[in-house]
Amino acid sequence: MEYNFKEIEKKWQEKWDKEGTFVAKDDYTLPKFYALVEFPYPSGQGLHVGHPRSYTALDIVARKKRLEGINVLYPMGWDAFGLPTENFAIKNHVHPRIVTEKNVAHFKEQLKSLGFSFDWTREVNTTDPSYYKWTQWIFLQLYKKGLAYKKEMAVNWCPSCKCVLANEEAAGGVCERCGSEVVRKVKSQWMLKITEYAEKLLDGLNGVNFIERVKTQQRNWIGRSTGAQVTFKTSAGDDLEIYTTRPDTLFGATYMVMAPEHALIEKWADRLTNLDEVRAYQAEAARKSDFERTEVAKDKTGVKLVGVTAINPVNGREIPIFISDYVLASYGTGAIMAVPAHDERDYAFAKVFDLPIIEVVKGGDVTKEAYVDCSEGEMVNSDFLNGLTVPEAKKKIIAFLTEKGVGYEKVNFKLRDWVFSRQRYWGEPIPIIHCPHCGAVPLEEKDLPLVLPDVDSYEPTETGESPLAKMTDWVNVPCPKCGAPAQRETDTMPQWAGSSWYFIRYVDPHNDHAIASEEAMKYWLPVDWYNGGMEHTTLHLLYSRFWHQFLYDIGAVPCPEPYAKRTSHGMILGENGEKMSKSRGNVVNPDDIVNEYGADTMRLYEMFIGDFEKAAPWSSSSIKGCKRFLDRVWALGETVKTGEIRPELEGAFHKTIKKVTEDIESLKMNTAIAALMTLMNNLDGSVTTEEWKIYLTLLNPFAPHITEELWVRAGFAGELNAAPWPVFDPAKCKDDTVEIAIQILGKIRARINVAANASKDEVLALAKAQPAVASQLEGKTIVKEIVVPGKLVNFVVR
RNA sequence: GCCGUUGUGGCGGAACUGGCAGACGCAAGGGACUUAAAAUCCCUCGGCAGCAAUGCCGUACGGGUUCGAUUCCCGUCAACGGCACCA
Repeated sequence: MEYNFKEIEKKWQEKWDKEGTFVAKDDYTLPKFYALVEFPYPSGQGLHVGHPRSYTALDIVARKKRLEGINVLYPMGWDAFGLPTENFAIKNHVHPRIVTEKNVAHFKEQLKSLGFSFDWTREVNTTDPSYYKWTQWIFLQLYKKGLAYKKEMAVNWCPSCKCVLANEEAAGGVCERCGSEVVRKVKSQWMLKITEYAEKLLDGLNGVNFIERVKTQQRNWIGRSTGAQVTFKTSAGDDLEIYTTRPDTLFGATYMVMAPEHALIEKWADRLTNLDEVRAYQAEAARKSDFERTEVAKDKTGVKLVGVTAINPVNGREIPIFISDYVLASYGTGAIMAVPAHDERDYAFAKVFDLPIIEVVKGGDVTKEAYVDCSEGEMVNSDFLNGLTVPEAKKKIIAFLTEKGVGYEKVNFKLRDWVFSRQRYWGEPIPIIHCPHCGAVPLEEKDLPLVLPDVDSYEPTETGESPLAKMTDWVNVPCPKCGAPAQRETDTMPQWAGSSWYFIRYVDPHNDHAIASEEAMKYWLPVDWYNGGMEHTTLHLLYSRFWHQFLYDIGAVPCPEPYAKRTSHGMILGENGEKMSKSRGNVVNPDDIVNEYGADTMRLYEMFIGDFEKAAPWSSSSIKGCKRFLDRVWALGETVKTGEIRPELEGAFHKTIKKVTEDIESLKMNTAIAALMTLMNNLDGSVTTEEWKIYLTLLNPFAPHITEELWVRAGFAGELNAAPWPVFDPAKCKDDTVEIAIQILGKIRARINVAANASKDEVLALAKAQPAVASQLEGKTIVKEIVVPGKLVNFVVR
């Protein structure tokens, strides 16, 4: 029987809104639960069907926890600074603020139409000056601790966005946002010293409950390695510092390689007899994009530095120095010792330049290829290391280097500092004034927020300057320190700034004096459960952990890690199994679904679609099954008769309570829904009042509107959102009789029903008495009898 | 190349800690109701053989451990995701 979902859903949504049903309580004596989903970027396209997958899942958790009597905070807000809005504004000559307001209103309406139990009184918006006041405040704290600094350096530049990108945003050599190939550009940039927190970010992962693939991905991104820093003397007099993870192979070093940008090259210019060649190679390397430079497949290139050589500190041997772009300026010391026998890249380079290859670990055939895996080999050609294993050799050589003062053990990270400035308008202004006398002068905290001024044109400039640079009235200010004419920083912060701490603001969103009050933070933080996309693992998730650890170190927040638990949802794909996109023409609009089937069906379907962590294709026919199910629930509402749980259904109800209760906690919404469907199929078309109460409560987190309505229609007291979550009795989850499978040599030959408490002997006797079993056993010897209580019997015969 | 994840009917997916593979839903086929269609309800639904009872095969592929393997181990293949000259 079809029900009028449009009317019912609207009615309850308005009621929840008016009554503030889901407003988190400020009573800090109650047990609490902080559920969080990533706040959306309010794009012009509106909500994607992917958003509700995450939001519904934690909405179910939040609703269930409330029914269990827990004080739940489930907030929502807007990550509203960003390029698409700015680009839209440029194209249509509207202020980005207006665009944002419009988009936010649309998103909010869409979210409300899905019946999420967000606490809208705590809504935050990163573009709100009262919010970004505190984003700027955090920046100032970072600056004061020396963790924000400005530096001239080669950065990733997106020619299409006309903007620099963080390392994390330029993975794979392409712009994370628009897909354009990233080029190198030397610019003066604000940087955040996330590298200072590399070790802490790594350690912190051990204490939190994140799904394993998130942890591994973050660990790989941080990329910790242990090795040694070694000093090589050179014929030019300067020391050449290198970093290696294989100090044990030092005797096999037959040449050195420096990055083309290495500072020593300039110093040695006078000595180099092939300076022109060196310069040409440097120019070539500088011209190349990161993407070109890091193409693994390409042949090794380089230039020998003629006029300078290095001395291997362990054997005094004189070896040549090369420059090559396979050595990165930004990792380690920007120079390496090359051990062609035991490193594939060095091997390839040595082959091109015909350099000697000395085997120092036995086990491979270095005439054919580099022998990299040295887990078993024994040291050779290495003087005092000969005969040792690789780990032993490592220890010994480090001790030797340390003693001689030419090296020491060293840890290195792949993680780079975070490029924090953007040459765009629609972002938080960086609260710094550049004074010709005093240098960079931070704004005083009392002068925050530094409000983004209105400009006439948001167009990015070809020179790579922010549009704010043209605002001379705003830019030209007296230095706060000396009063001399000075200029404001005109770059803005990246989109990731506002989202790096938003979860803190939710606990006390209207606070004028601090990011949030200490009491509120002590009560609500850390976030108990945070669900979001895998694509944010090495961006937002890492950045926000960094900020939070920093805030903890300066005493601004009470806990070291922001999130106690992190899960991640799979993508919802188009019907054809491909990623949803306009160009593929396979986009499903949530509004259409809500219109046609209602929010409850939409929610139910998105949870039923499959394993929450895996990608799943949308199916417009499968969703009908969920609608059909709710229609049947509605029809069942017509049959309610006063009464207790019928005795024959007691087991089924208690099992379902157990299943649904446990499945929600482990995000197995699909099997929880299946259990509710099964229970319905077992009901035989009618329910009693006690059964109905349980059924509606269990279904409520999934389909909140229809269940609230049926609750009222059944004449039950109050509203369902205030009812208690049902509790199961483990004793009643067990059946009196169980079916036991009887196997002979692992093949099923019969099934019997026995009392659940039947003894082993009883079961065996019954089993042997089965005709199908008896005939199979005839003339054979039973070697072994295996009885798994309540499950099966297996006879091993000969 | 390295790291990670995954591989089960026509489809989405179930299966606790090694114990009855395919729950639940979709699609499909058949039937009931209807003048008819939609909706709804009932039945069938992994493959092969058989009238049937039933038998054999079957969880990417090849091995192994085990009384017993979708589950554990070794190897191969494929797909997806991340990183990618990090010394």
